[in-house]
Amino acid sequence: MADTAPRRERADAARNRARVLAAAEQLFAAGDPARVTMEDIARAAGVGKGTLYRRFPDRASIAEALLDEHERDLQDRLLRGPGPLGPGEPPGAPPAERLAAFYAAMADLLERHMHLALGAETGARRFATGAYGFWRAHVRALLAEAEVPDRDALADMLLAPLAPELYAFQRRRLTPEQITAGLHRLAHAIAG
Amino acid sequence: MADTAPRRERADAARNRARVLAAAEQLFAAGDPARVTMEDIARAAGVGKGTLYRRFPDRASIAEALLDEHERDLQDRLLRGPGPLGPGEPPGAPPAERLAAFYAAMADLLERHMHLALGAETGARRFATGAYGFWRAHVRALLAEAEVPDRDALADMLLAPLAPELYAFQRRRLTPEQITAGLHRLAHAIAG
DNA sequence: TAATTAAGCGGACGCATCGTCCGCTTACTG
DNA sequence: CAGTAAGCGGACGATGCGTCCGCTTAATTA
Repeated sequence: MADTAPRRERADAARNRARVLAAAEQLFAAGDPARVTMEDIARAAGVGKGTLYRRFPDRASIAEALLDEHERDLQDRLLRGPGPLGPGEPPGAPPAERLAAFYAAMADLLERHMHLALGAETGARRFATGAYGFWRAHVRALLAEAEVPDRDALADMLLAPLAPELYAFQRRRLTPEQITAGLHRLAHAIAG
Repeated sequence: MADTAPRRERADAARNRARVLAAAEQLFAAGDPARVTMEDIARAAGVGKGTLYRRFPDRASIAEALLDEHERDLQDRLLRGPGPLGPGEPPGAPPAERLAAFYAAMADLLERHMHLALGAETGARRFATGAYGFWRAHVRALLAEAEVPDRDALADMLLAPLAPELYAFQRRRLTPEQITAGLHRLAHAIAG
């Protein structure tokens, strides 16, 4: 057995991590997230490129780290929070309601952190994030509860409308309310 | 009025266009389409980079040109072909059936030309293609016929499961039949 | 067939970004 | 306070992009 002694992070390292995340947040919000380069982030953080690469392999993983915080919050509410988003208080909300509530919460997350989502979960990379697996399991469980067949295929299909690129594209012509209305209808159509 | 004399394409130019498309088709099919570079294509086609850029601004537009042929075919069947895919013979298929038939045809297209789709319609670029506008209008019309509200939002959402990246991702675990079954269910859930 | 012309050609070039490498610095430990 | 390894950073080589411009050649005209 290897001893996985976690040997605390050095103070300067922690400080630089914080600087990097703060600088990246700014840059992502300021312009097109796809155009932010690793060098931009390093410079804005007042850190060398080597230091940056030591922690984050690429731009997307930085955006992912920033997004993670907000996603964890939602994940918590899904697992332990009040209904209809979570399972409790009042208990036993029907799966269609819970799916619609999940959709609304995700749309809200996208609306508030679109630039991070566009930086992190673009294209095929989206499916590789840990968060995607979580959302997928959640939706699949709701489909099971609603006794909908073809759950494995449908779970991904129901998450597809939440792709950041699509949300951004739709927001050019539609309001958040219109998008949420569409999602609401979709949830009820599929899960009763 | 400017005289738009179309002045026929020179013979060598036509020959090179054909060479480029043939070479690109090969390269896209051979490996990861995202890793094919413009220089690769130029070399494989036996053509200089300048020549390549004269016609195609980037890799995606080459894949798009190749895909276009197949897409046109499907578009024609949607507009003028027999039912339930097209409007005629037998006429008046219900919108849910027509949507399901459209889904099946698109899934088939993706299955047969996945490498081209991955080369052409990846990420946000997908929404900018002419083909996307066509699919969107078609789905929206079917939703109108089925008298489904929130059509503007739903049209994009119903196309989202056909994103090439998602199809490729799902095909790792699912068969084409399972995917088509999911799409079929989705079509009937939303459009009756 | 020869002369004319402009469309077409191609590869060298300049630029941006990536990701690594390694000698120097500094926070922690005893 | 000395030893040490974790951390730092910017120079560097590699890769791909897209352009530019002098040369070639297909098409046209006489």
